[in-house]
Amino acid sequence: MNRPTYYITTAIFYPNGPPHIGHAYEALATDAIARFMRLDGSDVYFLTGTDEHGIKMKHAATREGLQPSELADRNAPLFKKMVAELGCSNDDFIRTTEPRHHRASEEVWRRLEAAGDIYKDTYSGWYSIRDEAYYGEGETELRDDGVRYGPQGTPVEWVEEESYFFRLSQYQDRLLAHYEANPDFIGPEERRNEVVSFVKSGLRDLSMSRTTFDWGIKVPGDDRHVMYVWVDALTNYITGVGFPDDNAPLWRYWPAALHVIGKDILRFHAVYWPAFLMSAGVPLPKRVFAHGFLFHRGEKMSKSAGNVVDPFDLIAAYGRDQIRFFFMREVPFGQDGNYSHDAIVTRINADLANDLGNLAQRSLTMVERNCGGAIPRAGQLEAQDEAMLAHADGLLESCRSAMAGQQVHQALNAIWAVVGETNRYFTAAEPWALRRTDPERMATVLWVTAEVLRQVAVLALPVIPEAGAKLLDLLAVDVSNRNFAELGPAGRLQAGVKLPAAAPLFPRYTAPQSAD
RNA sequence: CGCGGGGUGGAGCAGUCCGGUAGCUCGUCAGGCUCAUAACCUGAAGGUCGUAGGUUCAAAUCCUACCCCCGCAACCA
Repeated sequence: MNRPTYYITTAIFYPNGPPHIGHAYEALATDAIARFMRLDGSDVYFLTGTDEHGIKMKHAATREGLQPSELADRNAPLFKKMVAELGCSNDDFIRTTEPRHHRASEEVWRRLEAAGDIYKDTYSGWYSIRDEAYYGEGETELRDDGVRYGPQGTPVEWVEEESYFFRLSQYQDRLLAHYEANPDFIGPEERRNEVVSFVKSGLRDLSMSRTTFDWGIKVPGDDRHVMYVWVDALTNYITGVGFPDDNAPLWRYWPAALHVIGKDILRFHAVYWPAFLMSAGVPLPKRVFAHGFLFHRGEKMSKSAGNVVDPFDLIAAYGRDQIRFFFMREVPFGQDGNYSHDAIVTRINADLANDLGNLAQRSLTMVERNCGGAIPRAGQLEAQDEAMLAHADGLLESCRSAMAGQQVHQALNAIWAVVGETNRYFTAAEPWALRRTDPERMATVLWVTAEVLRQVAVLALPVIPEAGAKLLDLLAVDVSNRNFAELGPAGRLQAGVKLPAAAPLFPRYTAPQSAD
C-alpha cells in the first residue's frame, strides 16, 4: 500500500530575536494540519526551522557585540525548544547555516545560471536601510530637513552596487498561467487575487546578491557576493527533503503539498519561489497558504507597547493543549485574530472544561459506578441514539472538507457542535433516572455517549494531542486504533472492555489574579 | 485622492457576493436537573445593523457621499 505523501512546512523563523507568539501560532497551526493528514492516512513529512542569514542577523548580532553565527547559535535552539514545547510533530528542524543547505542553495544558483536566468549588472537607486529595499526616485521625497525619504517614511540614500539579477520579468506569463491552471495554488482566495494583480502589474528582474556584507551563502564562482537572503531561505524547503540528490530517500516527498506562511511573505512564496523552481527545473509546491496576524487586545504586539507575549509563558500559564486549542478554535485560519487573557480563559473553560471535559466526566463516572467499570452493552437503539451517532459519524467528512482548505477553526466548530449536542442528548435521556427504572436503556445511552466521545477524541487529536490521548485512554481505545480509519461504524466501542478509573480531562482555569 | 481590514444587542463575531421574519459564542436574568469540573439543560431580556441620502413593494445586504477605528517604520508570522 502506497500512502499518499504530504509534505508540509512552516516558513523558517528568523532568529534575530527570541520566538514570539506569531512564530508559535504558525508552528502549532502547521502541526495541527500535519497531524490531521497523518491520522487520515497520509505519509506526512513536516519541516520547520530557522533562516539565519542576511543583514538583519548581522545587525542584530553587531548590536550585541556578537558574530552573526554566535547569535544564530544562541537563538536557533530557542525556536527548536518552542516547537517542542508546543508539541509539534515536525520530522526535522533545518537551519540554513547547515552544510547541506549551502550545497542545495549553491546548486539552485547554478541551475538558474545554467538556465540563462542570472546576469550581472549594477543596481543603483535610492536604498532604505531600514526597509532593506530600493525605491524609484518618484517614490521618494526630499523633505525640509534635507533628507530624502522613501514611501514608508524611512530615510534613503543613493547606492550603486554590483549585483546579480534573476530574470523574473521572463516569468510573468508562466506564473499567471500557473495561477490560472491551479486555482488552489494560493490560499486564502483574497490573497490569491492580490498576488495575481501584483504579477499582472508587471514584474521586474530581481536583485539576487549583495556585496555590502558577507553573512550569507557565497555566490558560486564569485566570492565577493552573497546570495540575497530570500534565495537561500526559500531553498530550505527542498534542502529539507534531500535536494539536490534525486536519490535521497526523502525526495519522494517533493513537491510539497503545503507551505504555511504569514501573509507578509506571500509574495516571496507565490511569485519568487515558483519562478526560481521553474528556472531550476524543479516541480512547484501544490499550495501556499497565508495565515493572518495575531493582535493582543486589538493591538499589534510591539516591544514599545510592552505587550509582547512569550509563547513559553502562555504554555506555562494555560497549558499546551489549551493554547493550541484556543488559537485554532478562536481565530479563523487565514484571517487576523485577537487574543487576551479573558478570551483564552473563557474559551478553554467553556469548550474544554465545561463542554467536553465535563461531558466525559459525567458519563464515564456513571459507567464506572453502574456498568462495572467496563464499556456498557447497548440495547435496541432508539431514534435519538441513531441521530446522535449519525452526527458523530458525519464529522469526518465535515472535518476533511474544512481541512482541505486549512479551515482548522471550522473543523473544530463542527466537532464542538457535536459535543454540545451530546450534552443535550445526555441531559434529555436522563441516564441517572434510568438507573432505577430501566438499566438497559441507561446502558444504551452511556454507550452512545462514550462512542461519540471516542470519535470526538480521535478527531480532536490534531489540535489537542495530549488530552485527546488521555480521553482515549479513559475509553480504553487501543493506541493502534487511534486514527481516522477507525471513525464511524468501523471502530465502535465494544461492550465489556474494562476501563480505567474516570479522571478529569481538563481542569477549569481559575485565575490567580485578573491581570492582563 | 497611498494600500488593506473593519464599524451588527454589554463583549467578541457570523450574515453583506446571490436584497425579503437579524444568527452564534460569552456575559446578564429567571427556571430546571442533580449524573458531572459552581457543571449541564430550558427560557427571557437586550440591536432603528457607523452617519446622511438614494434605488426598490422590500436593504445590515445594492448605489453615492461622509465620519470613526485598526494594520501597513522599528522588534516581527
